[in-house]
Amino acid sequence: MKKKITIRDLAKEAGVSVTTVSQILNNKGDRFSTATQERVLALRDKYKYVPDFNARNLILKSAKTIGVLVPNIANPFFGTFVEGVQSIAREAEFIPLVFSANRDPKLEKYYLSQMIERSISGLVIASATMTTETIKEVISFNEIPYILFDQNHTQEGDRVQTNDYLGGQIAAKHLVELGHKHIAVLTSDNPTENLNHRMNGFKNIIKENNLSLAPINDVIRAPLTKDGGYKAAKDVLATGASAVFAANDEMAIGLLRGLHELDVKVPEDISVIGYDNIYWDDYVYPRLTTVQQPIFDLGAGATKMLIEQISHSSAEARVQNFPVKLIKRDSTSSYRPK
Amino acid sequence: MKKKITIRDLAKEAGVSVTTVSQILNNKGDRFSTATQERVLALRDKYKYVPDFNARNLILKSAKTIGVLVPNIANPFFGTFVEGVQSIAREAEFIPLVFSANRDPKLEKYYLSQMIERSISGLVIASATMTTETIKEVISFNEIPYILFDQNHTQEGDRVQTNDYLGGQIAAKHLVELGHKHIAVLTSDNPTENLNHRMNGFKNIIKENNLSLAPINDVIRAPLTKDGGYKAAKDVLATGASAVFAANDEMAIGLLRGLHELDVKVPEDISVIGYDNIYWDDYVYPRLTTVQQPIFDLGAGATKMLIEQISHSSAEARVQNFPVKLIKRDSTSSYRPK
DNA sequence: ATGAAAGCGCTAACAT
DNA sequence: ATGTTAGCGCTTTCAT
Repeated sequence: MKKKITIRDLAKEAGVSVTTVSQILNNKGDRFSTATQERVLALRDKYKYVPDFNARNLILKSAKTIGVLVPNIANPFFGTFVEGVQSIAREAEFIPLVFSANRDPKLEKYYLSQMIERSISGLVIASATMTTETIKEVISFNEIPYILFDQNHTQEGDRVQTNDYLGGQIAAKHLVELGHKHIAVLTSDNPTENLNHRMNGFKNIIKENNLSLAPINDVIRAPLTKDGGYKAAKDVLATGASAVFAANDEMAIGLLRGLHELDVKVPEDISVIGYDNIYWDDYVYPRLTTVQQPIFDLGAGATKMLIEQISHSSAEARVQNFPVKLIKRDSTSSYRPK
Repeated sequence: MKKKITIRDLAKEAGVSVTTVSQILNNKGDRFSTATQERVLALRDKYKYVPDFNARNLILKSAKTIGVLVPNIANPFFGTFVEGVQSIAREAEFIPLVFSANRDPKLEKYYLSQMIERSISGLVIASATMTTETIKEVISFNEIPYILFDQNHTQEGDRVQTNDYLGGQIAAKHLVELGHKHIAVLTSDNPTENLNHRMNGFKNIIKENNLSLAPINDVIRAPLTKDGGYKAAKDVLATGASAVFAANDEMAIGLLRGLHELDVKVPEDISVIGYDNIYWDDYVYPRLTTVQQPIFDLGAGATKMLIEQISHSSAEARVQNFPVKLIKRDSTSSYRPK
């Protein structure tokens, strides 16, 4: 690396003190003559001078960096979430440090410590495996502001969230309105709280309508992935249901593939509804009906809250709710008796 | 933020000098008595002391950070690439700073300057819009090591790459072997060099076999996105070709949707082959035949090279090649005359 | 209108 | 075996 040009170099060449240069470059140079100001600015451009980040932050004690912890960055749900984060971070001139921990608690802790070492200003946590203990132990201990998403709602702290209970209800209502009487559910084998809410909302509508949903036979559990959904197709079919609610779109899309291979037609033989509204839903066959979560907005909203908290550090915990809504596509249709 | 505990606090409580603490904590403390070492280490644990990143790097002049510039992090191709980067970075205890610039040159420049300000140790650039000038002007000027991927091959510098020409040939051979005589091409309306290579390899085989591919009628150009492919379906169909090679999987998947809506059956009416092998290929209908690029490995390989370059700064430019190969799925089949 | 000097928290060369 | 001292590059208080 070439010898970096420092503020002292500029000062010397401009024939002024470092104070002068520093003040002018930080827009605090009103008190200096226009001539001096221009001279310094010109020199900055000439040498493309950029203040040393480490030196600067050592004094300012802020790295203008926010950490973002997601389970899997290759998953478009979180990819979009991160784009939301980035958009707001950029406006506020914060830099996001994004980590994908693959639901591995060890990795999560490692990245967490790395972030703390780098004196991040705050943290957006979109990871279900992050336990309350870890947060208490590592994050609260260091008094780092954080915002949660996709978490177990029992936890404390500021958060962005959607109404999962309502989302589940929306999905159920849609299927009920289509005339389905026997409905199956495909959910995680290791559900987080919000997933449980989602399912409870769903079941609530089912029960209200006196429809069939035997917890043992009609609730299939599998990993929350495309492959999980794919492999669960047989079990879903075995329930004999005419419609199925998958806990997220990834699973639903896997399920679509699995059903297809079993020569089951969607939605003719069975209706499928997912959850999330990832942008792939329009490109699978049939196009997936789903309940939309405003993913980008969630990332943006979380970041906005975080940055506010970093600046003002308001005391009371805040919760921001985002709407969910039905996106009707082609994977659901009216019940037709066989 | 609570008062941060510094090395001086530790030194005072341990009754030693800061040097002692510093040396011991940096594994350079052999010369101190075991008793002292243990006392210091214990204190570090007791207070969960972490050296201040900024102060440390101000001296060491290395932030152990690598910048990663991708066009779109919500795109699974780059998501997987980034995971490859992360896996290697972690081993070497580097932290990746990932930026998604959405092919916006202004954004790219902004992020670039941010990274330089933060004294990143090196850069992985997987962005086609990054021009040679920008690299020269900003990156080389600051003498930051970098590795390119998905770039215009005409540029200099270390790089990871796949043989796009060969990849194009593989795609063409596959279609030719299936008996297709009239083949169309769906490529970018703003192609990068590697895309041109890909297409040239493809055309080379077409020509060798004396098949039809009229540059004007049979080469459709559209944005390199799902929507681009989707909207190009009509044009592709108009060529009358019995098979089509899409420049990447995103486009191919969009095309699949577009063709479906035009009631065209794939592969019965027209065969479709894509390029990349993103993990969604298995979940669209029909499953997409494609040419695989080892995406994760490319990210990992680029990072490995970069870290080597950061450590040893070897002089000569290196190029590392990764293999491509055909992944046969369901979207291509033998030619059947209408 | 400008500058001298102190110091952020840390590392390392150079004593002792 | 341990400590003294001099910075790293920057911002800021307080003089002048």
